[in-house]
Amino acid sequence: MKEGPDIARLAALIGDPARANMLTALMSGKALTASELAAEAGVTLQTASAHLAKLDQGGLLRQRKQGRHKYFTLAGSEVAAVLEALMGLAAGAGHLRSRTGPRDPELRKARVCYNHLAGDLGIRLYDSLVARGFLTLGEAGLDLSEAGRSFMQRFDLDLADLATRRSPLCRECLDWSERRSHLAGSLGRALLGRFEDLGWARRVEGTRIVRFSPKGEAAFRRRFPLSGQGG
Amino acid sequence: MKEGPDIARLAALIGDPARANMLTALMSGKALTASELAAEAGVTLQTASAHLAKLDQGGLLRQRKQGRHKYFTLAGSEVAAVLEALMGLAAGAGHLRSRTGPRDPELRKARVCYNHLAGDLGIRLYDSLVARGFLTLGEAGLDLSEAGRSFMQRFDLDLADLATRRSPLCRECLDWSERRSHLAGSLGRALLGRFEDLGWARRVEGTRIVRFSPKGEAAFRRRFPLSGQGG
DNA sequence: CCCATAGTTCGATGCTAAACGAAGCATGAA
DNA sequence: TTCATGCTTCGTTTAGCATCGAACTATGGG
Repeated sequence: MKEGPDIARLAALIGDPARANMLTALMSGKALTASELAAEAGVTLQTASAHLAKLDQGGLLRQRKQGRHKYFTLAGSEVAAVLEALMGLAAGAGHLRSRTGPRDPELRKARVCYNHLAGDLGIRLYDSLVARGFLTLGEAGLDLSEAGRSFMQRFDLDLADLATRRSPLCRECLDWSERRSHLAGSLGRALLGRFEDLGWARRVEGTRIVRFSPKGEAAFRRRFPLSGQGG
Repeated sequence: MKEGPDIARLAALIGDPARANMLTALMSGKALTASELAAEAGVTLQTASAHLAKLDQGGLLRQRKQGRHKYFTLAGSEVAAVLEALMGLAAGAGHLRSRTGPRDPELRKARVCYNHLAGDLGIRLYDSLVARGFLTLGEAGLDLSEAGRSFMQRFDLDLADLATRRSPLCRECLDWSERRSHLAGSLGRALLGRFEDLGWARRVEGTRIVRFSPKGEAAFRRRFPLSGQGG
């Protein structure tokens, strides 16, 4: 009866606490099983199964069967974008559900957003690439320049392989704690993977935190300097 | 019990069809009365009143009393950002609630997003300003350059006045039909107002459409050219 | 084959919230 | 004051849906 996309359906889907917890857990970018998601949400497996079916039917999740496990991931970066926007609004409105715990600074510093690096260091990565002309914000959105391509190849990323993915190579993503852009897309994902391969950083089990080793962080800051200061 | 902002609360607030309709109506940027919003949502005034109280308490709306009317607007651009993200997801997932009517192309060409110009022409505006170096995407987010300031002053915008607003001068906003950035913030709002003052465009009552006159559109395209082509 | 684990389906229960009629305030006009 | 309009509050009805126990299916291992 009204024009426009059906917002209410999707929002109601996210609006249940159990489902919201599941989606938040999936923001880590990892594929989780139904049991793990049930635990995250604090409900029994039967209840979780019903919720997951709804989320799947609503197009928010993608599922993949492997043996007797069923792995779920977010359906795409657009879903992650909605969740980030909601988190930003909730954080801004002061609706934090719990006191900011001791591990909050870690979250603020470096965390995984869907599948790429966010937080202070994620912003630094983005800013550095933009400042040096490796990323350009042209008419067609964010793009990797010629100089950026050779930089990434020197960093041992296989751009040809990334180009075959369905998701765009570069995408901006707005950070909820900092309200700043950082790099998403398959390039953002690949960079995070490379940081892990290099031993610079690793994800902390069960959280969205990305913990850099002291040496890793130093190397990161050297490799991705900001124009003005040393960091 | 879980870390992170309370997404579910906000999503549930948006997840009711009546409330979603109200919020969608408010995306026009206009202030609407409780009665108007009741009509938009297709519910009685009592029901609407209850919904509006919840939305207000949830921090999604701002209200202002004037005589015996009560005017509602969205609480801020962050709320609009969430709604746009949801619309983008819904549109992408094919969950359009009605067939794309004849006035859809008009929406796609130029529409109001919260309070600024979106659609093809909104993207053109943004791209043109960026290409000419008037807007720069620096470390601190989107910014108006020196050249941009003098351009805006020649366009009869009072930047000193805009600087006094609480909302940031420039902000990126992602478009749901085009998936491209366009200009939000108080500058985006002021520009749209200027287009209307100049008689280039006017909003179509009761919709989000911004209709440019032929002469107005020509002037707009002349004033905001794209680098390569004439457009 | 038997058992354990992972997930689904079904049915019953109970809670929440949306909806509206009716009455109550408040504001403005005559 | 009296009336009309705009909105709120109250109380009731109704409907949807989240939750879980219990039973069922499927996969893998010994």
